[in-house]
Amino acid sequence: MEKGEKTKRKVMDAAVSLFNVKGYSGTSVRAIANKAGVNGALISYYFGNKQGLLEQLMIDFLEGYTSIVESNYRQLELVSAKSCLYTVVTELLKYQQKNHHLARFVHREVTLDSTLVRELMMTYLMKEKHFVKALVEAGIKKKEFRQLSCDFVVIQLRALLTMPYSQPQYIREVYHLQPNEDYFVQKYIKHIERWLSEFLYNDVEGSHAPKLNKVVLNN
Amino acid sequence: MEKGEKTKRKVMDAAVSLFNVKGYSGTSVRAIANKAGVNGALISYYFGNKQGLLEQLMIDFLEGYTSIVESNYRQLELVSAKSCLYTVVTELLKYQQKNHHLARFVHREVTLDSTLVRELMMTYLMKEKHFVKALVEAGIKKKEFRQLSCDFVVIQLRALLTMPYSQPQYIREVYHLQPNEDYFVQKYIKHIERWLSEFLYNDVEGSHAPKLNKVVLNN
Amino acid sequence: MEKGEKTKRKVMDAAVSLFNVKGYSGTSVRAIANKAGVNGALISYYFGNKQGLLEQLMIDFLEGYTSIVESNYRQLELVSAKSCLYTVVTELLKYQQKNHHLARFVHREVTLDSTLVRELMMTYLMKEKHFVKALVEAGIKKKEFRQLSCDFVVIQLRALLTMPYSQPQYIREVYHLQPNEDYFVQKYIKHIERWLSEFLYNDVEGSHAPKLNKVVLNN
Amino acid sequence: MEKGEKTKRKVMDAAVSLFNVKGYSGTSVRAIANKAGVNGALISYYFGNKQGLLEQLMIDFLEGYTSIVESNYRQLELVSAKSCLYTVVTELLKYQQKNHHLARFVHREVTLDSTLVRELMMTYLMKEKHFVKALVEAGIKKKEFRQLSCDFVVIQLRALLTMPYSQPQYIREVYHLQPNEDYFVQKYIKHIERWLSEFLYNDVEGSHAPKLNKVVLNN
DNA sequence: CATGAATGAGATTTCATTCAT
DNA sequence: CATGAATGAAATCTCATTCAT
Repeated sequence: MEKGEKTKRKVMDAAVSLFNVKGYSGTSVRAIANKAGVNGALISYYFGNKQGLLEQLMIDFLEGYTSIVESNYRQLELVSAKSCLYTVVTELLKYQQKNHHLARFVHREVTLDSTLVRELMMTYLMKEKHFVKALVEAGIKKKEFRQLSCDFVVIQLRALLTMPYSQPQYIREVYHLQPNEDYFVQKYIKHIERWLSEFLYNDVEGSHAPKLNKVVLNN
Repeated sequence: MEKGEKTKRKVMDAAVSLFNVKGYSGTSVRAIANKAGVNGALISYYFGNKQGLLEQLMIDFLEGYTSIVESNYRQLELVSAKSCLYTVVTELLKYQQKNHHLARFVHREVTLDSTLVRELMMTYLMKEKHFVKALVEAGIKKKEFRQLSCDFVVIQLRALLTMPYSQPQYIREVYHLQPNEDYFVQKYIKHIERWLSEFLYNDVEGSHAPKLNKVVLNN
Repeated sequence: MEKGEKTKRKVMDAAVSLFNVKGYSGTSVRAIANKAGVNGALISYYFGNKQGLLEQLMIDFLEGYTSIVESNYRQLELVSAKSCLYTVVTELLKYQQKNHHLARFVHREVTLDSTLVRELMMTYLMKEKHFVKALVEAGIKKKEFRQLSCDFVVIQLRALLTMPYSQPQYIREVYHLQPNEDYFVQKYIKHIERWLSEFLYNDVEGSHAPKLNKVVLNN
Repeated sequence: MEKGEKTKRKVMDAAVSLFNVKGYSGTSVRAIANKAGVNGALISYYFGNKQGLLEQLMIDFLEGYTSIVESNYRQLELVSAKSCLYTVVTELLKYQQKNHHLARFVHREVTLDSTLVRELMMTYLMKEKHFVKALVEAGIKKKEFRQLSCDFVVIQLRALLTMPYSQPQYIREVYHLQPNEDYFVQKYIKHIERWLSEFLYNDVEGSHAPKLNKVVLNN
């Protein structure tokens, strides 16, 4: 890695960590520079200005997030909708786990009042929603999924997938686990899988009758 | 209302609206004063300082939110767990709908780096979690609810209840509805009810809520 | 005492105590009002403004201080210069002891940049100096005092008389005594008296030879 | 001198001059910046904040003042106590003359209500007192000084040495001289020397300083 | 590339004072 | 007499950014 790239990386890491704790407006450029151990003027030099740094971070995160959804959706011709949805869920959680500071920050700062940031978010959110919805619709069409309200499923998915990273302290409160521990993610995936299989997935014969598995998954 | 109280009210309303759009750090005291149409010095006069104003707003919101959960839990001896849970869901959504700006702001700013705010949040979140969990456990004990992972149900509930107000733009994107419209809230409640009845409720007898027709509820 | 006078008194006491610790500029009108337990608006009402309060306090103190010097000087026809000087020293120290907060504050704030305060100080200082000098000169003329530099004696007297109240912490450091304790004042007067008798007072025969008393005064 | 150092110097000079006239609280940072001809933000940049500037000034002055006393005391093995005391007196007066604004300000602001400033003063005052006292005690032990109350001599010395710079207007009033004129300092030193030789010094042999003629020194 | 100095705007807060009640 | 509300000015400090080196 070149010297310049290394400095950029240091700045971005410091920024994520600080934005996460203090928010964008609450973090000063000098604080970032101090934490990164670089001269403050370099931030303007590399990212234009403070907002440029913000956008860079957001784009990085959202690009990765959305592309998980999109690339998996593209596999739909080859694999079942169930399997596809399962992969999406797993990969999105793991992606957020790996970038949990960034994830928390992006999910939160979403509402920021900056034309550029808003447009950025809009674009990626639309894309993400589009593919998730298409995936669910495909599952319904293929009769792999029950004929539920597609919109509500999409929302419930989104709520569950972002929750641990936008409200980490609630997870800690309930589970006494950090949302970025492997153990938590594995357990959480299992729970979501059970919820999907009971609420969304169609049974072999497609009956609507309650599908109580013998094995009780209770912690 | 006395003159002082009126001024306080004006300031708080202006603050909610601005905090919501720009975030706490992104909002200047002067901007609040301007929007409220009062002299800037009065904010220090009434709330001590900017953070005092923030705390006042948070306490107001969290107090109301938590007390809904708590007071309904106290009714558990008189009504069924299902009916109790249903009321909690409904009232929490309506409460947030009425205070949607404040709700959005509080759910987001949760992560703020201020000892006092963090302690405040902790206290209320703990309380809220405690009662919701107790409610779910009671339902399981009474065999009204299936024997699921209590923790996961609590989290899924929280995720669904806060989602429309913490990520309103996602709701708009998916439903093309504002999360503070009556129509949205009614529909959303129905969806949650269906999810509960299929995922959580035991099937001995029907839910107390308006029976779900066989006809699929799909939008 | 009427209610108004009582309030005025409370304000002045609070002001002295605060001015003493924080200085004039460092003390806010509201702080005085709080300490006095009265409404802030009353200070403007009674003293016109903050500076009016300051002047009132200074005049009170300086009037008392100067009048001690003046009234004793007037007795010079009746008593010896030695006895007169002794009374002045004693009374000035006791006066400052009684008003030690005020004394400390006035001696310090002397240098304040306010035309009115400066004029005030000038007037009283001139008067005080005038009478002390006249007293010393009279003693020299009467041959009660040695023919020393009158100016230097005046200055040395002033330095000794104001020292304990303008630099109280130095006194504490050296004597481990508070300058407002009776014990300190008595001891201090004795020391000054000894210094005067050895340095200033003329011996019976007027010799310049060292006047070592047998009794050593060494603490 | 580097650019940064030059700016610092300008700020400190302006601050001394203003603090001296208006006091610390009475002087605004903006006023200092204006007088120094630099941007106001640079004061925070170089000194952290207003109080940091104050502390810097105080430390500078007190360090110099105390070190005069200490370094002379260290010479006591080589020279007589009389000669040592004489040098201390002379150097302290000249040091204050050179920094008369700063001296006046420090002697006055001593009573400031700031933990840091108070601690600072305490430390230096203790040190200064310690060495002066030790010096006087040494003189007594060596029989160079009469067996007087050591404490009182220390206080009288301090009073005389600080007087011209803590109450300059009194000096002006009495002598019609500025305490920072060479002429004043020379005369003042002679007077102090006379007082010492008559009050403190033992009469075995003459003082080391220019012998006092029989002719009276009376102005 | 990197740095320390500098800048001007603006943020929060405090203040003395006034006014209506 | 006394009070709480209100005001406008000013004070301190922070900030993002620029610039010369």
